[in-house]
Amino acid sequence: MSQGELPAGDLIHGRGMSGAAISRHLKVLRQAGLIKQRVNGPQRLYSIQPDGLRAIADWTISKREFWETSLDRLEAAILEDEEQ
Amino acid sequence: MSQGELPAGDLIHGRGMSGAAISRHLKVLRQAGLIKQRVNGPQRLYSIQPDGLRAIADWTISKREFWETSLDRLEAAILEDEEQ
DNA sequence: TACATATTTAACGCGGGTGTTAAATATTGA
DNA sequence: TCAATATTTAACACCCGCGTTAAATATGTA
Repeated sequence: MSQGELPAGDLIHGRGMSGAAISRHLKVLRQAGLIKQRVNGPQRLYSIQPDGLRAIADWTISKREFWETSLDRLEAAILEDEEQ
Repeated sequence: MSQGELPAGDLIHGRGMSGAAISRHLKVLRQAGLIKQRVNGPQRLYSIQPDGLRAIADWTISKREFWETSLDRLEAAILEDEEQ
């Protein structure tokens, strides 16, 4: 789906899962604002909603400093512990 | 428990959970090699098993580079997307 | 030996996530 | 209007994590 619109059917085939299950996953993603649905005849075309993903990405990056300092502390604690 | 041995009873009180539940959590941690049990009379004294935690810490730190390059790529992708 | 205390185990229940099948719905074309 | 196709929804079931209560177990002491 990252390359553009895809009908739900394409997402179903070759995934070893029923259409119903896929459809519910898509519904969750849609409600979360991560994908967009467009109607084309009897098909539903799905595509990524960049804004939704960007929100996640922004949040993740905003935590970057937190992770890095956490890892720093962790590494320091290990070194200190090994000295004993 | 990070300050030393603690009898299971001390871990139960003030936690709004039954002793049985705590006991099972301790069991899982013990089986995972994260804590150590010592018998003292009718009590079981629990303490942290540094090696177990270190294994987790080492693993986490070993993933540091992965996370950082992932975040770099993510940030780059966002900037690129915003330019359009 | 029998009891009191500390802890664990057994049996059970609940809620959430996720799969299935069968029925419902939407849309297009004959 | 009816049938065919694409997709969704409803109803159900399963498994897992985690909590509870009640019974079992271990240990020290009278």
